Amino acid sequence: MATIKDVAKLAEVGVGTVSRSLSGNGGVSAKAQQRISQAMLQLNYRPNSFARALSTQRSNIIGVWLPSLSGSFHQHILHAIELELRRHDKHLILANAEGAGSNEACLQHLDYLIRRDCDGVLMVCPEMAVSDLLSAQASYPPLVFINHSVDLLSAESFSVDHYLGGRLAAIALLEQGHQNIACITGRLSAQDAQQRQQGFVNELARQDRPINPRLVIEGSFDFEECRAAIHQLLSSGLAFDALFCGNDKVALVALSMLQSAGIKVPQQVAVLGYDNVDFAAYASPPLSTISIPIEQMASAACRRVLNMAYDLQLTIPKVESPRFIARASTP
Amino acid sequence: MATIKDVAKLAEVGVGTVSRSLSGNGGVSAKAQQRISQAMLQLNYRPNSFARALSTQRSNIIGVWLPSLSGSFHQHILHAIELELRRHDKHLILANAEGAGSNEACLQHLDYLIRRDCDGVLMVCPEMAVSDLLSAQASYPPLVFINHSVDLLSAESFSVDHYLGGRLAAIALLEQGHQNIACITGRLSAQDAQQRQQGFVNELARQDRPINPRLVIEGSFDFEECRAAIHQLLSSGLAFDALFCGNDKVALVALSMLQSAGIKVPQQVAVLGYDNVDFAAYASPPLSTISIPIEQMASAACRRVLNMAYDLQLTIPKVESPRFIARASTP
DNA sequence: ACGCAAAATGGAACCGATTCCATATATTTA
DNA sequence: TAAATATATGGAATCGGTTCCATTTTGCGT
Repeated sequence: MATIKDVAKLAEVGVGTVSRSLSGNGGVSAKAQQRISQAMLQLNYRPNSFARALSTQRSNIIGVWLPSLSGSFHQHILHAIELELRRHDKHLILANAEGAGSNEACLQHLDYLIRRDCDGVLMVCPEMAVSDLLSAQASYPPLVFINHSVDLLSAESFSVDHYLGGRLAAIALLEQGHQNIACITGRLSAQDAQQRQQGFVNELARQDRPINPRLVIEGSFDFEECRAAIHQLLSSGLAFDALFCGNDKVALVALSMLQSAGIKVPQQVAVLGYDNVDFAAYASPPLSTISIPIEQMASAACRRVLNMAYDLQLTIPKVESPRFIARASTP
Repeated sequence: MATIKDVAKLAEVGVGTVSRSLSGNGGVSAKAQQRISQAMLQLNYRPNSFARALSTQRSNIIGVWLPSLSGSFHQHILHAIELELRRHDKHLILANAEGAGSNEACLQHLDYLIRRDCDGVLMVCPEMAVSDLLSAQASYPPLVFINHSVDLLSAESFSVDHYLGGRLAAIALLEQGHQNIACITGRLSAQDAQQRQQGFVNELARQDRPINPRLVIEGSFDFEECRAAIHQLLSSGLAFDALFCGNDKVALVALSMLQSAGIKVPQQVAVLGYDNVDFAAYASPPLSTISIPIEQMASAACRRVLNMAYDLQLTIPKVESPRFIARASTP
């Protein structure tokens, strides 16, 4: 592999001149430029990214920490980040913390990224302790949180108003006149699931239609666990005519299980999801849901970390509010 | 940030000794080791990955090139790769070529990875020209292909027997006694879609039940396009009692559209998918499908690239054959 | 206690870029 | 045309590791 010295020699200039030509920010005469470009082409020169990183103390790599690679939610986040990073010619190193149950395990995965000398890190960490996030923030390179609001780090947290999302779900179901509303939440140790659950329950209470606590089941976004949660609800013998699910995945499973049990959706039970994943529109019946601006949130976070890591001034879009999407799974 | 020199000074040893202690492969006395560890701890030392990469000419980074980040197929591949790489303490740089239509655009994305000096690259490139793959193979670091068999590079291609997958679909539907079988394929410019299509059609012909060409529609895995393909089939007026779809996504959309059109599944039309994604089991009705060992294929490819890039001898698992999974969407 | 092989050690040279500085060349101004 | 200024240039020092080699220390056998 040709080095900058080879180029300099062939072009009959000094390495400094080649370097300046490369970075484009110094004075290089047209003749020199010409000869250098020629030489680079001829040698098929490609600058060595490590030498550059070592010298500039900048890797142009952003680390991305995800709690899982399953499900459209994280997929959309990753997609948005990748797009934004490539736009700025940065690279993306991925860490998937799937299976890392404990806080320490999570931090280890973070360390895995840090070891690579990322210029910044984006984290989607619904269940980590705030104290750990704070100390990570303090001792590491720019760290930005996605789908998590850390009060003390509001400038570095990008989330969606899940509380409002929960309220919107309640409002939509109440408007449709349902009497017995059930709810399967996500894991309540996750901030987002918690918030939307609160919004939902509080809005019902506010409208004097408090939810029956026995109709609230804490689920999770794992297939088996959410199956179990739905089963629990179905076998409880309690009547309900609407079901709000913690996310679309749960809702789709619910749709399937309700119908297998001979229950008509939406005639007997209305089902409402959350997230508005791609599949929601193509479920049978198409799933009503609360749409949230996942990619917008991820882009905003990504631009924030770019600003911090590279002293840029990218404008950071406001993250929009959740919206109710009416489809056939609710009447 | 502390450097190896700082550690050496504090531990009162030479940098060489620290380096050896770090790599663990040289002779370092217990005393020295002790003092060095102590110093590292005290300085919170973390080796600089670029300096190391520069010196060893090895980045410990593997690039992963995906044609898209949507859909479980690529998600599972990424997941399997990430797992395998972390197991060997390598890092993963991601390039998503979504939207890169042309071959050149795809190669540009490959270049984006190469610029980062990956030690090897994994590519999922269903639609790239073989000649380009070959020349890329020749001029770049170890390059391994996933879900694509390149005849001239069989040791570097890891795929699934999609031809057999297609045949299994035909066999299953014929056994169930269907008379008019329809088929919505993926984009036939993609090798895998092509192969399974061929297997399907050939097996039908072999059993003297050749498919009606008008019941074969080339679709794609994009939501809108596959919607259009299904619509085309439904509005053709042609009768059919079974539908084989190019993947589960298409099948799920088909399920939804058929049922919306008042067609009972599986009583009037049986629906068969391909891939066995998570959701398949939770569709309404649960989707029969052909299961393929996605993660196994990805792991195998990943281990191959690790072997090539780092002179390892990891055993490479055989990639299993597709299997028919019977669920409620077929009788 | 002595000699010798083996183990441990320090440090220079190197990896391939960037950047700064002193020098050389070109351009403008009086 | 000379002086003053602006622009271009080469090369050394630097980033933080690894590795090789010459030298010192250690451990062992007699």
